[in-house]
Amino acid sequence: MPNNIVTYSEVLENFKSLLKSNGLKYTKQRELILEIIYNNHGHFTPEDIYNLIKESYPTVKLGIATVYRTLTLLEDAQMVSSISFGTQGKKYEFGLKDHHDHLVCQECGGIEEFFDETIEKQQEEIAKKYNFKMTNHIMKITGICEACQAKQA
Amino acid sequence: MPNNIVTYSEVLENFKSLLKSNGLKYTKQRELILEIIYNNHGHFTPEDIYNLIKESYPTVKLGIATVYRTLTLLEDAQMVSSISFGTQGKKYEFGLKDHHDHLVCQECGGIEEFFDETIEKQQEEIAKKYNFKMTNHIMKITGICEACQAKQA
DNA sequence: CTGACTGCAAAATCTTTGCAAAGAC
DNA sequence: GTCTTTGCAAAGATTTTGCAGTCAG
Repeated sequence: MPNNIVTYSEVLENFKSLLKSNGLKYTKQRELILEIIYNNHGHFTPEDIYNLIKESYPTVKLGIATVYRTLTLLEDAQMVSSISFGTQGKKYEFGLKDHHDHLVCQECGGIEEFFDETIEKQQEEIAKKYNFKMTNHIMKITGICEACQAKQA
Repeated sequence: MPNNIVTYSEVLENFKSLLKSNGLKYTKQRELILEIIYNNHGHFTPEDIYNLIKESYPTVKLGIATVYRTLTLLEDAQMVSSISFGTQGKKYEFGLKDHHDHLVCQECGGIEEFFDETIEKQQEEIAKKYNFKMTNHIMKITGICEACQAKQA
């Protein structure tokens, strides 16, 4: 079964076990952050997530620091992954999807995902060639997406 | 002639023309920043560059802001290029080298460069497939370098 | 209860900006 | 001289941390 059709309840159980096995606590804030990321498959800044939760659950108390702390936690557990935009911060996305890379539009900021077997294999070859123990790899193609090209024309 | 054996005087002339044609001025600070990057083929943070200049030319007045401003200028002119480390800032390197990607060691922070024809071609294929007008692409393999693996053993 | 978690505000990083003085042409 | 550039310090933007109160188990 591909990872990307894991249901939210499975994800949540997974998260709860993770917390328990590390002596951490299950809180409303942590759950909401995970839920927002799961239910809005997309790419969000910590602030986006903070605002979405404030909007959707106005009664819940939440500080931006908690969002950052939880995202770090979730990233360590590989339940979310991030893509960096230099000075402009990071965007997070649900992490239990199949591995993929990104096409980022410099005009609209939109992100498309892709997976390419050739590139994946070649990365392993390169790591091997340099005796590098690869733990992660990112590939980001920057450019102008189809829609923005049309706008410019 | 490959780009990577361009001499410093060629680079400097190139830079001077660039400045002139944009109504900008040739200053000692700008020259030193370019020179440091050219003569120390490596990857530097703005602060590294600032400190290197302060050390090598203690009498020259220089502010960190000028380093940032000049790096932006040089990057726009594609005379330097940068590699981002998220919250930990960026590192800059001389930009008139042949295109290459990076292997970054998470232990020592060291950077090795590589070039892979297969990956380059494949990136173009992907851009084409998604009707994406590619302007840039980065690929960064993170892991543990040979030396650091040895240290751990 | 106990220790982890939270929000808040302050601090830390990295980078940019406003401005008066200095410098290039 | 004119207009750009500079250094400085202050401001920005993003992220992290210290801490006292709160909450999960």
